[in-house]
Amino acid sequence: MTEKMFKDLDPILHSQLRLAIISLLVGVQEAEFNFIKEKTNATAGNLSVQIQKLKDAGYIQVNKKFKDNYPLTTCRITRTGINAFETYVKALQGYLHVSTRP
Amino acid sequence: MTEKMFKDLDPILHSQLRLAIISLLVGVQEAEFNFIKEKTNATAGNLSVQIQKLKDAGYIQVNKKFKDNYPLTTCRITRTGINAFETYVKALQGYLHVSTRP
DNA sequence: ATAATTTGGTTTATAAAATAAACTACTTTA
DNA sequence: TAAAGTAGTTTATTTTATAAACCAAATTAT
Repeated sequence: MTEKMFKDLDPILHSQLRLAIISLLVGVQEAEFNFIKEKTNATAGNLSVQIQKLKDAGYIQVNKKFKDNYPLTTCRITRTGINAFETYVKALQGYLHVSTRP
Repeated sequence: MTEKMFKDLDPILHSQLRLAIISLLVGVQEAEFNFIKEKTNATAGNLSVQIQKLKDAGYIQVNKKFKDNYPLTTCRITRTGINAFETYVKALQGYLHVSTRP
């Protein structure tokens, strides 16, 4: 049985902003909305929508609280999110390493 | 001057099917429509559209001729396309190699 | 001969995604 | 107390991706 050449890419992760968010979260314990916003150069509106999608997919946890009188949203990646990221990276490699393909 | 953490990903290439097409073409001299269709599992309609976009972007050359009485479309990647692919891969790596990021 | 099927696509219509603009709900400062 | 700032969310618009329908010609079956 022959291997599939191009594995499907998780559409949740195959998005520049969502991938950047997950990529950031993989490296840290937790990140604030504005930290992510600055690192990714996203607009607040776009970021809000994409965080919601990652949450709906179960890839991140979102915590809303108040800090110094202001609302504060923090995110952390879930085990599901980590697994999805790893799977995505492996799938993607099938598209990138052309010269080393059998 | 600090490096940008997440470089923009070329939207022409950040599409599963178009990336698969380019990935295929990088490895070969030339490929027929149906060869690409089979390798990528794309529908003919979708493939037709995405080939047109890659052509419009100057990433591939499209040649239409007849073979054994039937129309035959072949594609080959251009230098521009190769450069774009290499740039895309490098940019993408900034999103993937989390643990090795400074 | 001609009707049905197949080949090799393109075009058009629909669904989904990404993004920007506008808005909400406060808080702080002038 | 009015204006400006913080921290987001919601809605509307644009762009993409995809599927479905279509086209033109060739082949095969009747």
